[in-house]
Amino acid sequence: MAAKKAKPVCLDSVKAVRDTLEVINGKWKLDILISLSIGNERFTDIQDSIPGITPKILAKELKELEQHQLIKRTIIDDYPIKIVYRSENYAHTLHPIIYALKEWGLNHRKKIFNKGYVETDAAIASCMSEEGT
Amino acid sequence: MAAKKAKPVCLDSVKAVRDTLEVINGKWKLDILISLSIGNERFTDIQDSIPGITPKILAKELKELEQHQLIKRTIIDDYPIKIVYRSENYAHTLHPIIYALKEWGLNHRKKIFNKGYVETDAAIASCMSEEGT
DNA sequence: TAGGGCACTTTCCTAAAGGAAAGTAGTACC
DNA sequence: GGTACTACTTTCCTTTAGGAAAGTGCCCTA
Repeated sequence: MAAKKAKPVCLDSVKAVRDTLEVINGKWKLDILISLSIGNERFTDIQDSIPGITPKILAKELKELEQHQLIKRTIIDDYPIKIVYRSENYAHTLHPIIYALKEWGLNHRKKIFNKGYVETDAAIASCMSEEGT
Repeated sequence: MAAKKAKPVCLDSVKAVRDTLEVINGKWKLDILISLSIGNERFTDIQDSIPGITPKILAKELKELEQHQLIKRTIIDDYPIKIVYRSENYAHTLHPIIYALKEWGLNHRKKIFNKGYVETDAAIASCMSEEGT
């Protein structure tokens, strides 16, 4: 039997899916978003809140998140000068996706390893709520 | 202000999200799933249906998809011997996620480039339906 | 016995992601 | 003048993903 080619519309879908994945991929994007959501605003605070991240990577990821309009970089010009990063409302549109990815991941881990991996019902939803800790 | 650390539960969420991303990442996973869903079953058919994929990559991706129980490899032992790949029902649990990723990606593209990127309303849903084309 | 199809594997290579460590420019404080 | 803090950047290195091309083992048909 000859191979069936996918409809072009499907390939467009693949492209759109990949666009999204590109936005949330990168080993630290989620950690950064969480760090912002629990109240960290400044470069060094964000860095200190994420064990293992280097300034180079943090700078790069922040730039990408800003380009995607998920966060905003603001220069506060009193003394001493400060730079703050804050997540935009637009970032909230990612939450259902992140939640779904999390749920699927938890379930998948159970399926594959067939062992419990229980979590109190505090989810990304809570991690992402306006006031953390 | 000192950096706020994320709650451990949030880090577990990040892990779960990454688990899921790992499953659907890989440049060709989605294409392969689509190829299977439109009726391709055999190695060379799948390969021919996805322009640009090499046998090495295809073999690797198929192995990973099988490990994640999204597809099944079956040896059909009459003559000539055949090997068929079929997606498992479990793969369907990914559809809502893929759909959400696609929708977000389409919208994001509009937001970033501010230009229309219209698609007839046939989505992954239709790409993934049991009988393609 | 030669050639061809199938389902891969092997070898070699390139590009991109990611990381460690050090450096830098501006300001402030002592 | 020296030290420290902030927000990065730069250099160099390692790891990983992915790809091109060729090869392999098996069976089948002519």
